[in-house]
Amino acid sequence: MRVAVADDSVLFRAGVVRVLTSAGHEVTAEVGDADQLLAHVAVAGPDVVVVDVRMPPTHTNEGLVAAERIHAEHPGTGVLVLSQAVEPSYAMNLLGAGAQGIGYLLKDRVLDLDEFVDSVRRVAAGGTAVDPEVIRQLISRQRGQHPLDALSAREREVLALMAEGRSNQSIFERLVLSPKTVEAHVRNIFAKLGLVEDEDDHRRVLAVLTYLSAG
Amino acid sequence: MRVAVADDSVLFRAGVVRVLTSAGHEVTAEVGDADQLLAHVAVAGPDVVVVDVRMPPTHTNEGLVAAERIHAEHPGTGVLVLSQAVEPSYAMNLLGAGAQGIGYLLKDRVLDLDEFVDSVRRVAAGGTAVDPEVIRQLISRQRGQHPLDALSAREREVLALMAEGRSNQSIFERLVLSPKTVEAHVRNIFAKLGLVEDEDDHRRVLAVLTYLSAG
DNA sequence: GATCAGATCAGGGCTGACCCTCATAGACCC
DNA sequence: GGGTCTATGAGGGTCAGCCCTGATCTGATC
Repeated sequence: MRVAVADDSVLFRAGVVRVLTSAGHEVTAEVGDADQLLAHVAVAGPDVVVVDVRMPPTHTNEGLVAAERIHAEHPGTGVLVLSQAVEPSYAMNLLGAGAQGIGYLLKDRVLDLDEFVDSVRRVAAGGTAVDPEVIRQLISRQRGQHPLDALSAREREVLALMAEGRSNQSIFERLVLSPKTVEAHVRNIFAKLGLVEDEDDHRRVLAVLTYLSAG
Repeated sequence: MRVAVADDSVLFRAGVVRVLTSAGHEVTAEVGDADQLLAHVAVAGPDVVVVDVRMPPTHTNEGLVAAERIHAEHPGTGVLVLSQAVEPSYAMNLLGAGAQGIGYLLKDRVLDLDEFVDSVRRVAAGGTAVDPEVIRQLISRQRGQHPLDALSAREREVLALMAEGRSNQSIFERLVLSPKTVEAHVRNIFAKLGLVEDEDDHRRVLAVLTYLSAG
């Protein structure tokens, strides 16, 4: 199996290369940006590429874009994408184009080197390798848009004020409501955001984080 | 040069090992947690250890604590700490104990493998290797730039977990403390962030917002 | 008409998270 | 020695914010 590795973190990249070469595979290139990867694939035609989602110059999705192009233009080349975190829209774009010869794994969830090598081999052979957490989040996402979409207008107002760090008292004074009404709205917010009562969670903070994550 | 490498990310660790062995150095151990590292150093006495700040079980600062112990108990062993992000209080603790045989580098800012190997060698020989960005932030910190700068290392850990939306219970279980200790830290956090008791404010949320605004 | 969702609010109950005071121990500095 | 800071933790107290149930009203839809 001939593999090209693209990641701008030189130590991480060295790790991937070491693992693959130790397992007897040939690494045809180790590069630090997407353009170099695309140029290499065009001439060398490796069996599979292992690509970090985020690479220079903007460190947002250059690696992913390159992966999509390679998948489209070189159908015989497998594409294994590595990401620090789940990025559902990226994963959907990549997997939505047909999941044969595609992998999407999370860097910090690669716990076993043999399994990692096996994933690379499977993708090279036209199979699929997707981290279960990625799948789980894709499924959650398909159930609707953003969690905040489920909130009524009033509930959004209340949540916006919560997200400013306001107490319930401040909120009911501001919106000229009774304390009980604000409590009812907060309860509805938790329910609609799927924040069940759990001893490990501070639900108000989680609701605020959800609000802030919507930008 | 004999090196021990400790990092729970198997791919990253493999990279460090590959880089060092390719440069002709001997890696005496590759371990995934701090206890294993301490046990190894006690019997094998490597020239230098390369340690990730965050390791199991709590993934907060076990690597750093181990590094400090090794530095104190094995003065002939260099200690190179690798971190994902600058953590000024950690860096200050480590470097404040005397910077000979100490290194503090940022994972994503290791751009050149030879330079990295050279840093390891320098630390093994009793020198210093500190990322310029770490130094820059230490200097900025001395100017008292951000409210979070006033927090102790432990307070920062507690606040980070609060900012994940965790309850006090989750925090004290995670950090293996008593409920009372977490309460004390939270109280200190509020005081240091200047969050006085006010009927309009939800102070926990405000503390989290302050944390998030620091990036 | 009936049904549903949203907005509003009351009564009553519980507890996690806050508060205060006090304490020990270790490290560091003068 | 004293003083300061950090980390840890106990005892005791309070209440904001959560919970539940129940209710009324309005507007939209069928």
